[in-house]
This record gives sequence, C-alpha cells and structure tokens, in this order.
Amino acid sequence: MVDPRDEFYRRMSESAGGGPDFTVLQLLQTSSVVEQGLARQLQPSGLSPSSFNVLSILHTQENQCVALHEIGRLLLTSRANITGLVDSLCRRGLVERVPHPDDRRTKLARLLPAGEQLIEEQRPRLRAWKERVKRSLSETERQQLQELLARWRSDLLQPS
Amino acid sequence: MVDPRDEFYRRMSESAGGGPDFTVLQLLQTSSVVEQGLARQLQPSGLSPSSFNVLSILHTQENQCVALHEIGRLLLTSRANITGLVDSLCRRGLVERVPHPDDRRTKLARLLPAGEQLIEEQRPRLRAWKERVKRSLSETERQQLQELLARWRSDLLQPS
DNA sequence: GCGGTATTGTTAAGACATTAACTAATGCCA
DNA sequence: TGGCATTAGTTAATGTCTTAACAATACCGC
Repeated sequence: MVDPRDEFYRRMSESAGGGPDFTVLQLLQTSSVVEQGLARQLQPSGLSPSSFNVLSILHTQENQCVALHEIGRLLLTSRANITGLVDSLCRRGLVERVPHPDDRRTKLARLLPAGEQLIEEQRPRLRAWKERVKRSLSETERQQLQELLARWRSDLLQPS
Repeated sequence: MVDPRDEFYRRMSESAGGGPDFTVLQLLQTSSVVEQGLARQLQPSGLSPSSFNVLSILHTQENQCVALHEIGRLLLTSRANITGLVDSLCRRGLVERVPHPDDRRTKLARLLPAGEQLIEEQRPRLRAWKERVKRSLSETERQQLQELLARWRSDLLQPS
C-alpha cells in the first residue's frame, strides 16, 4: 500500500455498490498520472499527447505517410477523432493530406518539414522524462509489466 | 508480442524522434481498452466512468457525503471538473450539494436515494464484467500488476 | 486583531473524444 | 454486370477535461 488513496480504491472496489475492480482502478489512475506527465512535457510545443502520437507514427514510416484509418487503428480511437487531430495538425502546417494512389476513398497524412522539426525539438525534454519514468522500475519489472499489460489488453480485445 | 500493434509501438518508442516509452504506450493503450469497456457497461445507465466513480466514492462513505475537493483528490482530477460532474449528477437528481458544517468554503456532495438505486441497478452487469476482466489474469498476476502499478504511480507523483 | 497567503468552489473558453448520420468509393457475388 | 454490404472520411451534436481567472472563506505570523 504505497499511496493513501489506495485504501479508498480498495474499499470502493469491495463496496456493496460493486465499484470498479481494484486492479482496474490502479490501471486507470496510473495511466492518468502518466498521461498528465506526458502532457506537461509536451506543453511548450502546444501538442497534446494524441497529436504527438500521430506525429510519432508518421515519423517512424519510411515515406512519413500513413492512411487516416490506419492511424485510428494504431491509436485505438475513432476515425472521427483522427479527422479532428489531423485537421489541427494541418492548420499548424505540421502535416498535409495526400490522396492514396490506389484507393480514392482513403487519404494519407504526410509529415511536413515543420512537423519533423517540431518533433525533433521535443527530443531532449522527452528523453529526460522517459529516463525519469524508467527510474521508477527496474528493467525486470518493466518487462513484467509490459507482458502483463499486453496479455491483459489483447485478451480484453477478444470478442467475449 | 501478443498484439500486432505492439510492433508499431516498439518501433515508435525506438524511433529517432524519441516517441513515448514502450511501457508507457502499453499502459496508456491498455488503460484505454479497459476504460472503453467500462464505459460500454455503464452505457444503459447513462453514466460516464467518471460520474460512476463519483457515485461509488459517495456510496462507500458512512454518511454518503464527501467534500468536492476531496473527490477531486481521490480521482486525480481538477476541482473544476468535479464541479461539472456534480452539476450533471445534481441535474439528474442522483446527488445533492450540502454545506459543510465547519467550513463555509466547502460543499459536500451527498448521495440521494435515486443515486443509490441507480448504482445498485448496475451491480449485476458490472459484476459480470469484473469477472470477465479478472479471467484474463491469474490472482498472482493481478497482485503483481497492482504492486507494480502502485509503485510506479506513487513514484511519479513524487515531486521530481 | 490584522493583513497577506492559501484553499474552495465556480465560471468561461477551448481542446479533445465519442456517437450517429451522411457521402463517396470499393468489393463481392449471384 | 448489377445490386448490396462494407469501408473511408467528414460533419454535427454532445459531453468531458483542462487551464486561468475570480469571489468567498479560512489560516497564520506578527
């Protein structure tokens, strides 16, 4: 029991009202803390974690192009949401929309030089934060965590 | 490597742009899956996960009263957000605002009978879902996960 | 006691996400 | 080939969350 809040979560989970499972609460709260931390790191760039993830995805691709629906699939979010994210990135001149060569339904998002530059500028701050986040757990523990989370997630994504 | 997406996440984490840490991505994605599942379970009740958490917190208290700022502290969110959540719960007649006996700045949220009834009605569905979520991991694994998450979270909440 | 500081709740503005409905294009198969 | 379900992207409506500024109240050193 590391955080005094845990006592409440535990009680809530076991209450007659049948609150969320304790492990679930732990997961959601930890995720919230991490995401808020990431958002703080990105604040100077004016990017939200989601926008940053979109740029990161494009940045890993050879041609820096990904279909919008594919971005949505990777980020586990809706196409409508991707439309909005890409809209805002386009407005900032970080990304552009390109027609797909073979399928006239789909559009590709392509990273523009300004987008690449912006993402490069975030490197030092993000690296420092990643180190900070890593320091909390040992290498072994991180691997354990990754494995547990991956299995949990993939199991939950199976149609029940 | 359980989910094909993991390959992308891994690549993204190691890319020159310095995307988010892989463990962090795993955490955020898993959390997102779980939260969306919870939201689906609560959909018939018209409650969001956050609203449900507020009701759950009140439900665990003896007198079913908690100060608004305390709710925010427990849910790791801002006071402004709690104002909104409690507003909507009040509009639905599930909760009421009560003045604090000793401190005229603070207000308490109190669970009303309709709120208690609503939360009770969600029990069967939520219990089934909790079972489903639990099945993915063994008891030992859940405890491991809880411990790792708790330590990680509490470490990140320390001022660096 | 008094005055500066901190805390509580609210408001307003804006970013972000979700659902449902819609259009356009594709794929399939009988 | 023709018809029909599926898929991609957008839009609109709604709800949620965050930040910043504000009023009221409480606290604390002097």
